Amino acid sequence: MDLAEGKLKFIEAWGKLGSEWGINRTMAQVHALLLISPEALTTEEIMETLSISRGNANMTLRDLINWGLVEKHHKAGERKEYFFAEKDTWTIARQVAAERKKRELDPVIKVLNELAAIEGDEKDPEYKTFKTSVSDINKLAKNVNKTLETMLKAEENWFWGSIFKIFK
Amino acid sequence: MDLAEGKLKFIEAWGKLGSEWGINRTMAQVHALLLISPEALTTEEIMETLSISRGNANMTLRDLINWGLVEKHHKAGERKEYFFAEKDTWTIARQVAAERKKRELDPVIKVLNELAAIEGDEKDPEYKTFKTSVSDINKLAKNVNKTLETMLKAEENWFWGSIFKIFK
DNA sequence: ATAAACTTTCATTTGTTTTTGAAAGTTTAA
DNA sequence: TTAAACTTTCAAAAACAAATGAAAGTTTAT
Repeated sequence: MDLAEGKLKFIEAWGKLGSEWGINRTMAQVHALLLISPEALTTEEIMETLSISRGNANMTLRDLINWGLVEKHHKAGERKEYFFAEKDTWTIARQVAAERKKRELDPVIKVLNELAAIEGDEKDPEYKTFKTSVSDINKLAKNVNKTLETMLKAEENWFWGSIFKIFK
Repeated sequence: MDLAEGKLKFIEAWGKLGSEWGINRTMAQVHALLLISPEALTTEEIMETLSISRGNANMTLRDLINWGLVEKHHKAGERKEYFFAEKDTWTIARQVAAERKKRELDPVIKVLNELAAIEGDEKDPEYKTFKTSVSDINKLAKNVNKTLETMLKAEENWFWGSIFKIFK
């Protein structure tokens, strides 16, 4: 396999993984393309390489910027905007974790807290099962939350280092 | 909020979370319903409660069984099949992690290894950037993999226990 | 062997998400 | 101020994923 094939395969694999984890396939592909590009790329180049429309490219790039994974660069004496991806893996993982925590975990924890507060007849099996499930999941969610917060705070952390044997 | 409202809200929240993480919404909802049911339920009851068709219920239940999250129960002297969910949160997390690792992480690691083996000109920035990104992600993937394997092996592990403060 | 009770399948339909591309908007240079 | 260069928007179309339900299949009791 040569470099050109490898690039395509990488973009494809990253896109597939993204879509399995609830991230738009195109967004993951654009991200992959920028990850393996030494230089910042223009919208045109991205459209061309991935065969996507201008509108799609524009919206996807905006999303990636909102996720903190991509930034706009300007080149002196040029009108065009160039896009460039953060390439440090630890930073990418942190950004994604932070974004999903905010969008998904936080709202779920809110609901779980409300549900955990529901009162009822301790002798009713319906109530007891509900209560137990909700409170167990609530505990898990809170622990995941705490772990994520630690991870997000860590600039580069001994704790995660010891778990993941981080490289960088 | 009373118990009946709470149940609906739980099912809804679980379904939404599932769909954000690439798990079919209905599948997550059926799982939620079974989680808060003290008794095993029939297909009929599940169809009725969630307003879904027989075919959908059947396929969803089969998927849940394949994921190891639900099991069929039989009641003496009855023809009908009853469905019952594993309720231990740690076990659920383990099953889901195992399944997704197998379906998603393992194939990605395979591709990354192939890509990491590509050779090229070290002076070509295209090649160098590709190489570095692939190898960094490969390292991360391998570490995630190792961590998951540890987690899956642990019947009940002091290390993860201390991280998640697991109950069980 | 048969028919009732129950389960599974799968071609269609329905619903959701993503993409397109033309039009509108903005910025810059002259 | 104007027009060219470039970016953004968004309604409509296409692509994709999930759900339906009638028909086919299976099991059990007699």
